[in-house]
Formats: sequence, C-alpha cells, structure tokens
Amino acid sequence: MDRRPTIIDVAREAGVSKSTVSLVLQNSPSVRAETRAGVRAAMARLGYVYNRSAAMMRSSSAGLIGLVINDLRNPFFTEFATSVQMALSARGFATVVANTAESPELQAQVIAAMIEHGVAALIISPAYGGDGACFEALLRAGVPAMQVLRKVDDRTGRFPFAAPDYVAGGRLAVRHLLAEGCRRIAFAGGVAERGVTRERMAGYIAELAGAGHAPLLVPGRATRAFGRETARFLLREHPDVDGAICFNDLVALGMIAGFAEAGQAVGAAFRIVGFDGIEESAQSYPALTSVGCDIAAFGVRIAATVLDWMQEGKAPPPELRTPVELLVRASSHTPGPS
Amino acid sequence: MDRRPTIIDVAREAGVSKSTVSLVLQNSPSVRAETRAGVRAAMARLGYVYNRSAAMMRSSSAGLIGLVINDLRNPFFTEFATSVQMALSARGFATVVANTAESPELQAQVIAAMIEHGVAALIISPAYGGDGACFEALLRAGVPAMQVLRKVDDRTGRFPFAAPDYVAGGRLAVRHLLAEGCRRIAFAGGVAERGVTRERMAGYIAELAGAGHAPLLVPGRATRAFGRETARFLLREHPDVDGAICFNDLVALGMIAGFAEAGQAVGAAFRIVGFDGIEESAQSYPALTSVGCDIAAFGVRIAATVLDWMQEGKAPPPELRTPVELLVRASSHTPGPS
DNA sequence: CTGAAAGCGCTTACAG
DNA sequence: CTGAAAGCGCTTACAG
Repeated sequence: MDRRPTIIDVAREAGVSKSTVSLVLQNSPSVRAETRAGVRAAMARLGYVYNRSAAMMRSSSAGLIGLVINDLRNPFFTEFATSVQMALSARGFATVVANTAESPELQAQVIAAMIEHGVAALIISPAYGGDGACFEALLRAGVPAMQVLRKVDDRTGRFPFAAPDYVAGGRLAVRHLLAEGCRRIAFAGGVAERGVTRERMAGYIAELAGAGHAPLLVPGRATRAFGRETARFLLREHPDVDGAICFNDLVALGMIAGFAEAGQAVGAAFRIVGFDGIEESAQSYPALTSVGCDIAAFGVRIAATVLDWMQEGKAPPPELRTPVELLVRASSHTPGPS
Repeated sequence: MDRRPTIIDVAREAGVSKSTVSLVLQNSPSVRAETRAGVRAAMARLGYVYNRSAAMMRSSSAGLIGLVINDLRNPFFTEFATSVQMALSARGFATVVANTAESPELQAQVIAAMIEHGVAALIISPAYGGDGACFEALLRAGVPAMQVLRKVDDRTGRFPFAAPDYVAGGRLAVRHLLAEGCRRIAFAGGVAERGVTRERMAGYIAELAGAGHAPLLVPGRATRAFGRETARFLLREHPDVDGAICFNDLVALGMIAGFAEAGQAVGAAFRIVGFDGIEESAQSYPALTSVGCDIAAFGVRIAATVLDWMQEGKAPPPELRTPVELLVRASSHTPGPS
C-alpha cells in the first residue's frame, strides 16, 4: 500500500495534462469522448481514487452533511436519522452523525468538530438547554443549518424549523378516543416545559375543552419505564380514566406492558394512543394506535430541503409543518360488528 | 458571511508568521506561552475556525472514521453504532455513518464514497452477499478496516473480525432453560445459512446434544413479526415445546406478543430466551431473559481498537471474541420460594 | 478541445 | 523560539 495515485499519475498514464483529467472527473462536456475513455481506463489501471478533501479545499463544495441528534437510541430519532442519511447518500452526500444524548455541552462540541470538518450544511434535532453558543458558531461559520423535530433557537430565518404538526396530532387522538366512547382521557408522559410536549398537550387540551371535558395531565419522562409506572398510577389513583394519549410510542408501549402486568385488558376496556408511529407500534400486542408522523418520509423531505438550500440557494420556509395521520389499531379500536 | 479567516489572517492579527499560528494550533511546546496566548486571542477576535480538510491534505491524518452498518433500524445495531460514534467523538474523531439496509450494492457505493472522503479507518458490520468488491476497494485504498458482529471476508489478517461469543451464548441459554426444567427447547429465527445464525444455533445444538436432547430448529427472518408467527406455529404444531431460544431479542419480543395474543402465559408455562440484550429487553412484560452481549461496551472497545490500530499501528488480533452473559429475567425464570 | 500556472488553507522541514 | 519556502491533490480561469 504505497502512495495513492493522483491526477498527475493518471495524466501521465493517459498521456494528457492534469487539467484534462480534472475535467473528466467533473464530467465536463468539453472533453472528447475518446479522451475521456482513455483517462477513465488509465484511472482503472492505476486504481485511482478521487480525493474529495483536496477538491473541496479548492472549490469549497464539501459533500459532507452534519446530522446532530439529541437521542439516537430512541427509535423515533433512529428512523429519522437513517432515512436522512440514506436520502443524502442517494444524492451523493456523506453524513457525519453525532448523538448528543440530550447534553448541550456535547452538542456544542460535536458541532464545533463538524464545522472544522467543513460540513456543507447541518441538520439538528437539538438538545434542550445550554447557552446557544453552538448556534452562534454556526452563524459565524456561515453553515446553513436546519432545526428539525424540536425548536430551540427562535431565529427561524437563519435556522429554519420543520416538524410534524404535533398540535393537530393531539387533536386527532382526542377526537378518535371520544368517538370510541371514552369518557375520561389522560395525557401521559413528556416533560412539561418542553416545546414538543407543550404542543402535543395543547392539541389534547383544546380538543377536549371543545367537547366539554377536563384534561388530566401526567407529565414525566418519555420512556417505556414511565409508561409502565403510569399504568399502575392510573389504575390506583384514577380508576375512572378509560383512555390515555401518550407523549410518544415508547410511553404507550410501556403502558401496555404495565397494564399486562396488572392484568388489565387494553382495547375496549382501556384505550391507548401513542405518538410518532414508530415501526414497533405495528408489532406490539395489542397493536398500538398512534399519531403517525411518517418519519421516514419526513427524513427524505428534510434531506431534499437542505440540499435545495445549499445547492440552489432556495431557503426553506422559516417554519414547516408536515401533516400527521392517525394509525388506528387494536389498542384503541374495537372493530364494529358490521 | 464573507470568507472565513485563515491562519494568514490570524498571523497578521497576532503579528507573527503563519507557521507560528500553525504550531499553536498543534499545541507545539516550542511556542512561548505569551505568544501562544496572543495567537489564541487573535483567533477569538477573528472567529477563526480550523479547517481540518486543509490540514488533512497536507498531513493525511484524517480525523474521519467510517461506520457502515447492515441494518441501522435494528436496535442492536443502533446501540452499537451510537456507542462507537460517541467513543470516537470523545477521542476527537468524527464518524461518517451509513446504513446499507442489507444491500451489498449500497454497501459498495457508500464505501467508495467514504474512501473518497478520506476516512482514516472503517468499521463495518457487513451485508451478506455481493462480490466482495468493496473489500478490494479498501485494500487498494489502504484503509484499515475492521469487520464487526458479522464476518463476510475471510482475510481476517487484513480485515480483523470482532464479535461477541455467539456459540457460548447459545450454550448458556440452553443450560439455563434445562436448569429451569424445560424438556423440549426450540430455536427460533435467524436465516440458516448465515454465520451468526450458524454460531448461535451451534451452541444450542451442542449443549442440547450433551444433555441427550434433540434440537428443533425453526429458522426465519430476525424480526418481531416472525417471532409472533412462530408463537402461533409452536402452539399449533409442537405443543410439547416448553421453551424457546430466539435468534435475537426482536424475535423473542415478537414471540412474547404472539403468546399474549394467543392467551398463552410466558414464564413458568413457557420459557423464552432472547439474544443480544438490547435495552428494550429489560422493559417488556414479562421482562425478557436474554444473552447479553453488552453491546455498548463492545462499541467502546471497537472504537479503541481501531484508534490504536490507526494511531499506534497496533494491529488488532485477526479474530476477537468478547464474553457474553445471561441476563435472567421473568420470561424464563420463576423466582424460588426461598 | 487541451496545456501551463496559480491558488485553496494548512503542515513540514529547514534556516535563522 | 520564529520566519520563508515548498508542497499536499485538486480546480479554475486563461491561453492556445
């Protein structure tokens, strides 16, 4: 494994100048087909590999996109990240990824590293908290950056925000449970101060109020463990509750497990709706009704939006909301006799 | 957002030469403390950001590591990838990640892209199949690459392999179920021709044979859906089976759901053991016994191994096996009366 | 359509 | 301890 061949070696091998090789690399139309073929053949013979870093230095068109995610172990974010990465890859961009594990400090650090690596743009589902220094760094470096799923910086002109329509999702879930005959519906999980929680709760509260019902909020971590605890809590403290909308599918799946453990049936007897529509929601028993955010499609769309921004200068709208739909399954729905 | 400042700007601002700035950047001890401070201050004033691509070009020490994973939507691989990425980040390396979705074609494509981006090393959990061209490309490019979790290329001298000790895990699981009193134990899920399946099954078969029992193999996809189908299948076709070892936790979790659906209790009546020890296994109801691979620790270890290889030239052993341990939980274990 | 030259932002010897 | 010079592998005008 000695030195990798460069365009100079290729030029010599093909008997042309190195500019010609460079033009071939860029598929310039001003190179004759035979010449092009000769150069390509020389590359193959030498095992030439294009050095993007060198190219980038001169032209400063990176080909690297940063993806910063607050919790990559949560399937909702995993599905999003994977979808974005694959869409970027299909369009010729590589993805530098980092999990911040909800730590603003880690986030600042990985963003700084990505800027140094010359990412052409950044997609971030930010951690809450911190002093916002990382956004300043992005500003200074002039890196286009989009906030997704969560909004932490309000300068949406510079850091456009995109997310599913959480409020509408909360409403959909309530409407569905009322239609199924629920009389008392709780909202479980989600840290109360956070934007996403506030939105999901707001839809729930508004729709419930419209129907003349009072809300019952049980905020908490967005985990399976919390869902499980909450199942026990509701059975003990609120036996009148006959339906729950969970902050996300993890909480809902935990709640299903908690009810199973307590010997309480889920479905007609107690209806549960999750949020996000992760793949697993279709596979649980009973299958989980969820507010589907079509996160895979959302990821593809975000990838396209960022690429258009970078490449064509088409700035995204300051705030984009994508539609959600209710995925009705057995955890909340009893099939009619018809 | 005009041009980013370069070391020349910093040098001018600080009143030194650009070599001095470069030395400060590398924390060279041969720069006087005051000089260093002056340069740092100038950088802060200008909002200088280090350009790693330029640095890399000259020194060819990238700072980018490639991580190629066959199925990033599977929590086992997600937990691994996240762990590797965070460990690399802590040591100053950025991770370029790609999901190949089990496609050898996609895999070849993303590996080529990563080589062009100048990754200093590659960690790959490969897709099965394909013509192995991507390994040739790595060879030609001289990029150190480790195979993890799955071995597809046999040249472990050049592409060292590391994985949990799957065979031992299969044995552990059987020993445990026999000790719990199982008389007939099935092995469910896993595509029979694949290496990982063969190893996990081999441990199961060997240990069972040692105890004078015959195996019952139900190979298939490694999914929740297959686990669920298999629950029904076993109840219908093999009512004598009273325990199952699943290829992985997803199959096991699906089987638990399938039994719940069929109204069959899991635990004393039918014991289930999963494989991998993903986080969710501790949260299901009943909690899932699993062959724990401590995938987070495995990821940290792989990150360290690759970095040592690159930085110190310490080649990893051709084949590394890490220990597994049984995580005994309610799905297979009835607490004694003591 | 092709060649010679300069430059991207940094590092690396090599002098002072 | 610091400065002047060359070079990493490519792209980009600019001539021919």
